[in-house]
Amino acid sequence: MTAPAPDRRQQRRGAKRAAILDAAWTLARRDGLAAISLRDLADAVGLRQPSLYVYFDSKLDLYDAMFADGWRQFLDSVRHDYPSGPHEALAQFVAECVQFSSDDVVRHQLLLQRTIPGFEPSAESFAVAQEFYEFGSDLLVRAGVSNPADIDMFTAIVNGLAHQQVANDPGGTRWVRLAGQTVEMLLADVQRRVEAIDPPRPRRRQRNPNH
Amino acid sequence: MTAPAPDRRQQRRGAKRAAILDAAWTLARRDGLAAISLRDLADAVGLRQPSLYVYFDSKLDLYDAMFADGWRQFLDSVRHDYPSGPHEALAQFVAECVQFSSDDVVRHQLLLQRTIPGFEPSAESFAVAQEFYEFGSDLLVRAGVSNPADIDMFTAIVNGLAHQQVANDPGGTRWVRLAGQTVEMLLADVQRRVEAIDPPRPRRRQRNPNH
DNA sequence: GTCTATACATCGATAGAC
DNA sequence: GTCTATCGATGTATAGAC
Repeated sequence: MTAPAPDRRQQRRGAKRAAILDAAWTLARRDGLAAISLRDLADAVGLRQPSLYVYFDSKLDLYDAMFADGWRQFLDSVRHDYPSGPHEALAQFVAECVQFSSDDVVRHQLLLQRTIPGFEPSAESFAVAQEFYEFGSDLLVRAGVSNPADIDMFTAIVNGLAHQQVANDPGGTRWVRLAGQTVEMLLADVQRRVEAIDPPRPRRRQRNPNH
Repeated sequence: MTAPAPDRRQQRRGAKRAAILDAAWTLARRDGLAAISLRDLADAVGLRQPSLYVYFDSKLDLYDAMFADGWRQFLDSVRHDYPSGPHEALAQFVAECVQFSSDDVVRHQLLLQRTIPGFEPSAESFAVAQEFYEFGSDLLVRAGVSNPADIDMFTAIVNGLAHQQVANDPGGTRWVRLAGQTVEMLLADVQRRVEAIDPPRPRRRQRNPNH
């Protein structure tokens, strides 16, 4: 048998890394995110503990790969067609975000809480999270929210719904169900403040125009 | 020297436990909540590591004591006089909650995120958290919020503001400043839904009375 | 790449002397 | 109550056979 082509080897390597990552998620769900044992992890994929270092530089490097993997899952799960109405689209997006968090507590913990001592995502992994953030920002802008303080309020609300769902009703829908109403509330509040500055009818100039 | 009276001994014991707790918080802030080392902790209070087991049954028992201690701090920090206006009182309460979380990231982590593998608060410690919850519920009811779904939305909003503050601007006020506006938004939304069912003027009977 | 073997420092926890 | 001594497990890392 001849040696495999370099890209073939790369592919096998990636597949094995993915298998290790899957096993790591399973262990994390069973024992807790911070309680992953590298010896258990090696056992789960049929390797010996030192062999894991062929695929990951350290345990923190493993967490980094899980971080990127989790955000990739998140991005893939929300990247699809949405209702044409920007308000309905945003409400559905928020509900899906909360549901996604609820579906895997330790994943939510790794992605959104900074709980592992010494862990900070690498630039490459953080870029995936930023890609997600930009996707959400697009939907927000389409719904008419672009003021920085309003964006802050939006992120707080989504995080809060997700956190309560994960912490108090994991696997349920108690806070998922509130997504639509909460988004409506925020959008109505934004709209009200816009109209307070620039009333739509009768049409007239803004007060305090900056020029 | 005669042996100290039993209550005297109890008192010394409590003081030592408190000293160990303080040192544990300091270590947690330095190294991370999950990275507390019992040897470092013992060093900090002038003991050897096994001697800590005289005061705490296990590391998880230490976390349990910190959990109760943190909620007690939280409760003490919000238990004071509030503005007579229930809306203003609630807004101030929320701002103080977010500020309190922001003041100590690891405390927020222990109290509101479930991040230590194997840790679950004991009934005694959880009772302190419930006491806090009841205090907040009182302020909520006074502000006219008693519908369970509205309470859920409120807890999500407070948690979300606190989480974003802790995660993205620790020690700052970026989300603390949004507390008042967010509470106004929620209260206005609740009011609007109440009036949609029972319009205040002209006064008339409810639609669909349940009888 | 994967293995065996080994090493080291650190960790939570326990036994038993004083 | 506090100590010394020790245990098993852990993460980390390396050397070297195959």
